[in-house]
Amino acid sequence: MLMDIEKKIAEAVSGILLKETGQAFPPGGIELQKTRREFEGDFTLVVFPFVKALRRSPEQCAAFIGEALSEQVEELASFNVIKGFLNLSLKPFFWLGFLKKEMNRSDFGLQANSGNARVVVEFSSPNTNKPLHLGHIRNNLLGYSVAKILEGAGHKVMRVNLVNDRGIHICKSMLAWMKFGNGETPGSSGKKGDKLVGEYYVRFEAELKVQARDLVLHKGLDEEAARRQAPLMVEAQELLRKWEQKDPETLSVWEEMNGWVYKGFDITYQRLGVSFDKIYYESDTYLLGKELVLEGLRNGLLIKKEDGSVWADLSDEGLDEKLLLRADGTSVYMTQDLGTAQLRYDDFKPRQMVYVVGNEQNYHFDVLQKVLKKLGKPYADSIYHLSYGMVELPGGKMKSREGTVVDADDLMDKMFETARRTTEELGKTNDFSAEEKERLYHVIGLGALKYFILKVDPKKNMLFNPEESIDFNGHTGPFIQYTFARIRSILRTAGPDRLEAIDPAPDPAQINQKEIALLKTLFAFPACVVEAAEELSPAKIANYVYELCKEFNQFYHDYSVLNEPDIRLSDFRLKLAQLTATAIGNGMALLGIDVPERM
RNA sequence: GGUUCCGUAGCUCAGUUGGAUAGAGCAACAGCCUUCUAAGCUGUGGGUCGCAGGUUCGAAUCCUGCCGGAAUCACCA
Repeated sequence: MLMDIEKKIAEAVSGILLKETGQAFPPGGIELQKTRREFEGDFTLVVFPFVKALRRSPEQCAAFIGEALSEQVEELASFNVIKGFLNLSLKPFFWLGFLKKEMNRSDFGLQANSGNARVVVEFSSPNTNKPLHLGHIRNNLLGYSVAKILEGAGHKVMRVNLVNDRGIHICKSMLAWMKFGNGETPGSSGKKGDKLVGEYYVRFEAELKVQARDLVLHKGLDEEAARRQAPLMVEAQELLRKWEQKDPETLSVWEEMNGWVYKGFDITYQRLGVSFDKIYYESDTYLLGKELVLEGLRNGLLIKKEDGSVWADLSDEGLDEKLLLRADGTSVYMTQDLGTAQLRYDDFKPRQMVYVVGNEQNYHFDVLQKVLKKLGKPYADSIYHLSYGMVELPGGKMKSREGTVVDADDLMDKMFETARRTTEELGKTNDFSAEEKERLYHVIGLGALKYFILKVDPKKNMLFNPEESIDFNGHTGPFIQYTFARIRSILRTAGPDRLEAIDPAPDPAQINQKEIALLKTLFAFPACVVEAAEELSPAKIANYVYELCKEFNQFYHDYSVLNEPDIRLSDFRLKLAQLTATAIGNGMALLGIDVPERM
């Protein structure tokens, strides 16, 4: 996204080229980039694309365009040419104007709400048979941040959560509880509800393993068959049937246990700082989609096999045939997802439907989209699978069977504890009340965790080493929070009265390179937000904010804001610091990370 | 085996609609606090951008092949 001044330059270049060569170079195609640090200038025009049309050497082209631009663009102070690169420097006046325009906006960098078309972001979507773990944390943080970023770019967003509250895996934990639970409840044992239910799921698998091994040993079955035929599994299947037939007793156990899980999840969600606008339950939606499929069949878009099963033929799309209804007329997972897509479309009429789901389901979403397209659904193209990579441990994938799963609550506790230890060692907040301290540790601990996860490109697998834990120095959340707190300290000292009264008017000649560099970085923030929204990439924001903080810390190190004797300079720096704090705060908010006043 | 994604410094990651001498952090080493918060700043060392071709004035970035890793390819969800 080009900001005004960049657009202006691009248009001027376009005009110059048209006049000189008679050829049209549309402004949109003219590439203006940030000048690299080691060269003098603010923006750089690469002139290689025009050398043929201009019929002179790259250096001459650059000089020619530079001359012409100087006459047309009043903001331009000077230019220099290195090889085929035209480096343009803007007048300090321009940067000062930018500061004055934005400095008092608390929503700096965020776009005003545009239009009514909504974006639906689905994320989290947990199973109700296990507590949340590190993988879910990545999912939740990504989803929540993407929603924030979309809002920041001016979209209306609905956050939805589709809870997987039914199915054979739920029946497993129910059955284990019914058999071995002795009426244990979160109240009776003091366990968190999701943890308690998770224990019975594990218990089921353990008992099943024993039974299956027995069948392998004594009946000579292979492992798969043994698992399927083991009495516990048969019972679980039976329980699922009873659930589907709405057996009152089964439903009541199901409701009770799910209720425990939801209470547990609520605590975890709240600590993690995520929330939803709407929660769907699979028990309400799992029968959807069948009508859609039958309609497609009537319209000749799908095929029916001799046994009565219904399929989508995707062979012309490079995929196989895909089953949508079994011979007995029952649904499969895909059928259900077709139905929920339709439901979501009917509910919100969104312009885009984003699904935050791990990359192990890439194929599934590919098929989902292609089937919807085949069915002629207009919203097929608005489906976007935000596919993210797995979180791996040093020993490889997390495996519940090997007990290497990193529990979400435990991890957060660990982060809070590290934050407490580090903060106490530094001893800067000894005057805080116990409550303030507690809040600070949460802000810092969560900041470290969230930033660690969000700074990585979503689609990449990432490594998490619980032993080394997460750093609080360098390219981290706390580093950014610290920078913010430092600025806030300055602004507090200056006081709101002075801050509000300032109309910065420094001698342009006295504005130094660090200040210009900081202004340039700030200038890039709004475009960064728009870009992050287009790419659905919190990592973009995360890396930008880090860049900004580094820039500020250099400035902070070299120059004093409040002790600057020249009051006009001091005022200018104060507003510069203020805008920086706003950008940091807004950027971190887009990541779902809080920033502390002091730390 | 088919498909998709990934491979950048010892480690974790940026940089990819093609642009200048490939950047940060961690780790190692050396400096900087009587001055707005040292969770900071500065410096040193560290790279055949998996490999080989190709396209181009120009390739970490695009194309092809190969190597390595991950995911997926169920009348499971």
